[in-house]
Amino acid sequence: MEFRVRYAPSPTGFQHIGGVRTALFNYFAAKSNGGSFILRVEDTDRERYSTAYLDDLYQTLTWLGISWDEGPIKGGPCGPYIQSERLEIYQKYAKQLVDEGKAYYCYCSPERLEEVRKKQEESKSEYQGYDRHCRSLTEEERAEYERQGIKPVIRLKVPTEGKTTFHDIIMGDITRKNKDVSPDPVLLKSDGYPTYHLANVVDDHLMGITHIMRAQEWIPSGPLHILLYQAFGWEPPVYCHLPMVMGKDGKKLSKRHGSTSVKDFRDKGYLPETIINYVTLVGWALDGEREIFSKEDLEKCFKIENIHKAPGVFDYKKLDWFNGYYIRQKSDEELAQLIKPYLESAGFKADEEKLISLAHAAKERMKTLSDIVSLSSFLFEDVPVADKSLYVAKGSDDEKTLSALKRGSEIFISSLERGEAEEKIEEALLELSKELEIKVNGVFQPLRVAITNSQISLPLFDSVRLLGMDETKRRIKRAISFLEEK
RNA sequence: GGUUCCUUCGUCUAACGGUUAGGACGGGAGAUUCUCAGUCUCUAAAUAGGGGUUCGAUUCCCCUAGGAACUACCA
Repeated sequence: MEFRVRYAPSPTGFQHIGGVRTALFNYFAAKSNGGSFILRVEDTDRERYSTAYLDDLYQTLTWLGISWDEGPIKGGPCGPYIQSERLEIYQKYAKQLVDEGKAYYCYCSPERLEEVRKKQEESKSEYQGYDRHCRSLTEEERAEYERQGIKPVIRLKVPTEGKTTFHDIIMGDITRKNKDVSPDPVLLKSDGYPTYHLANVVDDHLMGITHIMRAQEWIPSGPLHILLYQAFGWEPPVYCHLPMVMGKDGKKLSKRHGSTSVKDFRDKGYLPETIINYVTLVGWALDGEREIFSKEDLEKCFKIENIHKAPGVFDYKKLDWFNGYYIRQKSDEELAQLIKPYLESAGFKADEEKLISLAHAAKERMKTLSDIVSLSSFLFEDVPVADKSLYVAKGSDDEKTLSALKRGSEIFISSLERGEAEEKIEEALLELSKELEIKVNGVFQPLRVAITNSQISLPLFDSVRLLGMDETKRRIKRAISFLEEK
C-alpha cells in the first residue's frame, strides 16, 4: 500500500514551531517510507483567515526546502487542495449524512447556545456542550424554522451509548465513551463552510491519506473522527499523534515564551538547517548519540517508531548552539552572502571582498546571522571609547598603558607596513610587554580599544585588515592624544 | 469540574528485564589563543513516590502524586 501523509495547516497565523515540526515529521516519514507528502490548506475559518498567512506558509516551507508532492500551486490528482475550493464536496457529504439519518439540521441561535453554556456552568453540571435540542425536531418544527429563514447548521448524531476506540501507532489504543465525545458537533456551518472535523475526514479519505500524523492536542477528537468514518462507511487511516512542543513552563509553546514563528527565527538569522535539525530532535531521536542531521539525512533515516510519547520543551539555548554550529560549517563565501542583508538593513555597506573577510573573522563568534551587526559595527561607525580605564588591562596601569600604546602601535604599524607575519609581530609585542612588566594583553588591550572602540572585538589583525591602514593609524593617534589628556 | 494522555540529569534524549544508567545543550573547572568566541580535557547532575510480577526491574502490572491537552458555527 502506498504511504500517503499530509500537512494540513490553517492559514490563521504565521507558521510556528509546532506546526512546522508536524510538517517536518510528515515530510520525513513520507520520504523515508517512499511515500507522498501532500499539502492541504484548511482555510475554512473565514474570520481569522488572511492571505498573508497563506503566503507565509508557502514561504516558510520553501525556505526550509520542504517541497510537497501534491498540493496547492503544484496540483495533483486529488485537487483542489484548498478547502475553500471544495465547498460543494463537503456540502454533498453532509447532506448525505442527513439523508441517511446520521446527521441533522440545527436551528439554534448563537445566543441560545451561549445561554445553554452559561446555565451548565452555573449549575456546575457534569455535562458540557450542546444539549441536542434540534436532534428530535419534528417535520413541522423544522418547516417553521425554515419559514423564518433561519440558516441551519448540520450536526452529527453522536451515539449516546457505547464507546469508540482508535489505535495510535505511538500512543496505543485510545478509548472514549461515546457519551463523552463532543455532543453532536457541527459538521457544516450556516455559512456553508465545513468545520475542521468534516473537511478533515472527507479530504483525508478522498485524498487517500494512509497515516495521519498530527499533534497530540487532537487526540480528544480522535474518537469523533472515527465515528465520522463509520457514519460514511469508510476505513479510517492509521493515527500517529505527535508529542507537543512546550515552553519552559511546560505549557503549550506560545508567544509569551519568546519567538515561536519561523518567520521570527528567519529574521533573526537562524538557518533552515538549524530549524530542521533541532526541531526534529524535540520528540525524536535516532539512537540518542547522533544529533547532527541534515534534511537529506532525515529523509533517509527518520523512523516513526522512534517518535517519543511525552511532550518536549523547546530549548532556545540549544537552538542557538545548533545555529552557531551550522554557521561555522558555512564557507566564507556562503556566509558573506548570508550576512549581507543584515548589514544592509543596518545601513552598513561593504563590497564583496570585505564581506568575505568579515565572514571569515566573525564566523566563530556568531550565534545568529544578525550578530554580524554588533560584531562589525566598528567598521561602519566610529564611536571612540571615552573612558580611560577601559584601555587599561588587568595588571597594568595608566602610565604603562600609555607607553604600551605608543610603543606598541609603532611596532605594530611599522611591522604591518613591512608585511611581516602575524606571529612575528605578536612576538615583538610580547617582548614589549615583558619590558614593561605587564601581560601581553596589557599591550593588546589599548590597541584593541583604540582600533575597534571596544574591549571585545574580532581578532586585532583581522580588524585592521578590515578597517584599512589609514583609518587604523588615525584611530591610534586619536587614542594616544586622548590618553595624554590630564 | 469532566474526559484523555504523559512522567530517565535543569532541558532534549539512549538503554531486546541483567550497563559503573550513555550522549547532547546548558552549568562548573582547566588548557589554548591578543579580548570575545571557537576548540580540547575534566566534572557535577536523573529513572516522581509506593506497591506488586520476577533470580533480577528505568523497562511489565496496579495505586498515588504531579503535569499537559481537549471540553466553539477555531483549527
